[in-house]
Amino acid sequence: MNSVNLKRLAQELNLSIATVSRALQDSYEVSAHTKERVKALAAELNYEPNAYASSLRRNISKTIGVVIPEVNNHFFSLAINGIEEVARQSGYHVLIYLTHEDYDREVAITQYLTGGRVDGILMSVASETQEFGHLLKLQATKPAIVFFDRVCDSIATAQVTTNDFESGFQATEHLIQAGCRHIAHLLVSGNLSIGRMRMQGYQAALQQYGLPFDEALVLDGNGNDEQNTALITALLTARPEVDGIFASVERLAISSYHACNGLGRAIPEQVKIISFSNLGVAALLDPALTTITQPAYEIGREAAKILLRAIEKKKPILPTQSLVLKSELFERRSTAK
Amino acid sequence: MNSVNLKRLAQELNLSIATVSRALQDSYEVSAHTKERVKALAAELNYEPNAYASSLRRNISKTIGVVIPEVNNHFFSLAINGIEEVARQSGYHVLIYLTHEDYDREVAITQYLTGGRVDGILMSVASETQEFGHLLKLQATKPAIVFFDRVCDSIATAQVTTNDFESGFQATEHLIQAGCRHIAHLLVSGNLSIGRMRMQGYQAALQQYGLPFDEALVLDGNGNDEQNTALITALLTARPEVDGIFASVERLAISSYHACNGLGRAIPEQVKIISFSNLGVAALLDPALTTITQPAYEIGREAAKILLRAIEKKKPILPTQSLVLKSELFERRSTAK
DNA sequence: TTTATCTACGCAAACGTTTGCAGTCAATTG
DNA sequence: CAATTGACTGCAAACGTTTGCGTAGATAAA
Repeated sequence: MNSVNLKRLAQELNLSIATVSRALQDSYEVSAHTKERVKALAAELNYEPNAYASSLRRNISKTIGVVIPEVNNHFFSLAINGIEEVARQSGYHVLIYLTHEDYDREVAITQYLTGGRVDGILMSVASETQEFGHLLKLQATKPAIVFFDRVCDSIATAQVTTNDFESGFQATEHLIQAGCRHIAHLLVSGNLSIGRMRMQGYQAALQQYGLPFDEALVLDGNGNDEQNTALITALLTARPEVDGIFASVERLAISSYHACNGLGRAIPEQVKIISFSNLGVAALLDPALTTITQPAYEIGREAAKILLRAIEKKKPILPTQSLVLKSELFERRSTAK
Repeated sequence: MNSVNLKRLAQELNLSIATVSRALQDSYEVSAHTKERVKALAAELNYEPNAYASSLRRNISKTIGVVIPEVNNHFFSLAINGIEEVARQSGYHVLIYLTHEDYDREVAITQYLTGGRVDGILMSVASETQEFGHLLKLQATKPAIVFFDRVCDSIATAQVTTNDFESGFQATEHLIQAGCRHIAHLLVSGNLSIGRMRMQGYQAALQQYGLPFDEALVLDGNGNDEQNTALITALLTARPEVDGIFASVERLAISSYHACNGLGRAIPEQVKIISFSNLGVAALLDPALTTITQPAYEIGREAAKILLRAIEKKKPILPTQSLVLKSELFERRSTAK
């Protein structure tokens, strides 16, 4: 154990603990001379304040929690980058919790977080989550919450999202203009607002171009890639007329590639694919994948900024602080005519 | 602020704080009846112990810190998955710190961590790091440390690594057997042991097959993808005879693809590429990338297990607990004859 | 009965920090 | 000279939890 604490410094300098504490905080109540002495010794002994004592006393932890479904996903890892960047600049620490899309884990995690461990929370809801009681409970306690991407509308707070309806529309329209007439929609979060928005965009585009909406062409995936590939294979087999796939999540696009390869369906000649994705190597795939790319890094940054600003000003976060960023469509060979 | 604390519970139940605390810990000193009453009220009021008070008193934080260069990298994100998995099972929380391969950030982070914020640390050293004074300082304070992948040999503790020398040899041999005679080696951590091991494997293979070692064919990359692509392009232009690339890091393989595409060099006909990588879509690239794949998830799990075991038993971690896992070579079209 | 043992609970200190308040000493003012 | 001010510093409480020790009452043993 590290026993370099204020008491130790105070003893060695023949000062009181209070003065040492104030000196290290550059309080105006301490003479320049004393400050120097204190700081010199602190540096020499490599003093680092005990975070827990400080947090306990000040009721501030300088820590934020990030609750996300998974980290092995380009969207979330880029978002974490943005979050960590902002947090570090403001001297905040980042606790990471993964739900693995599992509702029970999400509940357990939010329960932990009511313990005052964090000053604020950035969260992207698990796809399985359908009830929000745990989030309401969480909000009832101290920490401020900002949702990003997978938001929860039942909680009155700020959200950072992208223009999902438009993007869903745009993606579908892109496939239609490339000649697709039987477009499947693969998603993973049908019960979350983000999933609904994209789905509505998909439906709106179909309607605008006079194509029927066929519920059987909507596939609900999960976190298991093998299962997803099997589901997609089954769909393509059952409905051989499918000539376009709009994937709402990166992993479903990958599974679609595998399914098409397995069935010998040529991309883009027989099936065109477009997907929400932050895959850096999308352009190097065979064929290069057309993507709707969300500004993941910026989303992380902006969400963290809103959160930290609220924490520092001790003001509640208002829904009016919500932000909607724009995704971008990158046309590549997987949707070529 | 959440004011449901032991005091509150004690008052409502007409018990002392001590008894309430003990009841919640299932202490044998409390009657079954009282335990029930306490737990019932705790559940009703959604009591969650204050983590900071508890940590301060017990000098245990139930938190580990993970210090890695970046998260937007399949190796590290898979490793985090493994770490988080093990930590969660044991009731530990995970603080994430990113160095962005920057030495100064690494120093600042290790300084934070001397403050007793964490019980243990899992670390993969930044490629820039050449001095280890900050790590020695860190080790002098409480927290246990386990290194994984990018290890530091100067610190006496356990490491979880892969068979890097063998893999470097194997990768190079694979290229030679595929017909390459002028093999470039791209790396990012030449001054770290991991980089040296792979490099030695590379050199050993060259020697065994009677090929000369040409220092000009060794390229030291960094964290900037555009710069790396430019460097590789320059190398391929200056040395048009290069017919094989052995990349020590995923991002350098990606940059190699871009460089080759830019120069119109055909993969694998003119240049064959093999890389250390955990890229899930390696098989879907154009052409599919031959990889040496490290068991990233297991590395994370094993490192976390060693760390947590040591923390729980309060025993120091010995270098003899180090683990070497095996990487696997996946042959794909990027190295086809 | 006395003594010992056991059960169930409370008192109070301790963890290391922050901070309101009070105090000391010297310098300044009336 | 007394009174006031201001610059520094110290005392001690507080944050919420854990835990060594003490104790009251009950039961068992002597």
